[in-house]
Amino acid sequence: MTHDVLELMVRKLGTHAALTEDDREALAQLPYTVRTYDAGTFLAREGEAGSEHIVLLSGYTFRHKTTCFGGRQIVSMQLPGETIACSSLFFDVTDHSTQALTPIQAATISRIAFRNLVRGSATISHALLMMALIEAAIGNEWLLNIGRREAKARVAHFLCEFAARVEAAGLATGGNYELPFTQEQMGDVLGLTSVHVNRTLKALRDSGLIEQIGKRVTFPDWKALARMADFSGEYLQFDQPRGSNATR
Amino acid sequence: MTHDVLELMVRKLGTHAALTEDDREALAQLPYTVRTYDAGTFLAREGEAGSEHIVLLSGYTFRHKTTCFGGRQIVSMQLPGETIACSSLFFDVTDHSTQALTPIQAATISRIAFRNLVRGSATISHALLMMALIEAAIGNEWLLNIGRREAKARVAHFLCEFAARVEAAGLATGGNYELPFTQEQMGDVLGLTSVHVNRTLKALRDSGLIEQIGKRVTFPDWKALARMADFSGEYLQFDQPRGSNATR
DNA sequence: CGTTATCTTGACCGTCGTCAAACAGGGTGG
DNA sequence: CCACCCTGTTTGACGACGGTCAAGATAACG
Repeated sequence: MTHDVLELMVRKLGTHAALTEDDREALAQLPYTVRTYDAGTFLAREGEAGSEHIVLLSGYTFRHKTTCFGGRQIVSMQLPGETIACSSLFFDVTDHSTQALTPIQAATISRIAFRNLVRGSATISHALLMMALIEAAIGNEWLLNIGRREAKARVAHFLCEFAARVEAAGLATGGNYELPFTQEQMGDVLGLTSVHVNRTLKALRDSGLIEQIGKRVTFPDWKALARMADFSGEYLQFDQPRGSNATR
Repeated sequence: MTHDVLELMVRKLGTHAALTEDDREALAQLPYTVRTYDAGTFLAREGEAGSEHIVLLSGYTFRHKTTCFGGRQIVSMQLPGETIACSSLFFDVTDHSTQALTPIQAATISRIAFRNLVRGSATISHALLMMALIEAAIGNEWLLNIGRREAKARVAHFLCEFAARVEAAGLATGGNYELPFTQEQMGDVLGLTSVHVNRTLKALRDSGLIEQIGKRVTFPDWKALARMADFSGEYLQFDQPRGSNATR
């Protein structure tokens, strides 16, 4: 069991760069502790000093920022295997908060140890760079979504992206999955109010583009939904074969 | 002169990681060509294959994405010394377009050569990682800005950020600088229409928070502006001393 | 079974988008 | 040097999308 925990991280890194044997060994020997957290737990707070390295093992987390007037904006979300605290690993002060969306399990790795490892390995640095670039690409798509799509397409786009990521992570099949967000949280992702998210979901249901039973969502016609959402999953970079960018 | 061109890039990388002598030498020996481009020139187009590595030497560029309905969202902008094409350097297909905002000068470096260099050097990978993390932090602030601030604060925040970045790059002093954007471009940054940007700028002028003469902008009361914009430049990470993150 | 969070809906209102027209400035060519 | 054009700015009238406020209905949880 002990091995399996970090194996998830190693596999993820290996997706983005061709790890050497030394890399794998060093990663496997990192000391870590595993903990569970309730939904809503803060794993980092805006303004705090940088944190340890944390890898999500199960469940979902999200990062958010707030305005001085209390408005909250969720800026990203993490799936199992992803790094919870990459920027706070390298910066002295964290510019966003991180919270558990669902009950989660996470491994904490010493900040210093992991940092030194990254500093010393071109492949691991490179893998982190690729992960940062993909996260940035998702952030860019979110900017487009919030800035230039009206509510219906915006909500639909979010549902498409979440479905695509969940499915790619092997956490759901056939477009049937559990949506772990409250409508208020979706509003905070999409720059809308919870009331308007509610109305928009109803409109999507009425159009027959989505079906909801409790928290479960299904898409009767994925193509129609993707078309109205202007969704194309290319920016998620799922089709990058292992190490392709490093070796070609 | 030949040396000075890449020196800008080397200095920039050196800000984020402690480069070794080998790194510096390898960087200095990269073959490159320098070109000038008119304002508006596309340096990369959404959907194209990945490009060469391009470093901006003077002027400004921006990246943008579009919806299938023609809406355009600018997702980032670059100042001299910054990399124009980092993600397209590593991905097979570019998910955004890059355009010159002003007339620019840029150095083009072989994709393969630069990639191999990055792959082989932990410090250079690390420096690129830090740059990607900072760009992501800016993107996150933009998400907050577009998603959760009303037009007046949103425009003001953008003006503050641009001023801070320009000043940090040593391109202006005393809060007096030229704003290279048309109002339509500002709208595309901020998720607004050009008409509303115009009205909002007028409101800021009427409040005495900004002064405009042609394209020149000044801030009679920076603190008041920053307060109403909810702006704090911390996310820009200017205060990171050279290599501090790598060595501490 | 009671308490609390979340969802749902309606009425109303404000911010911002749309459409359109006039105006200013900079470059080009006669 | 002036007419012309093109791009960008400015302003007004109007309307729509989405926010606000509030209340009731469901669902989640101890």
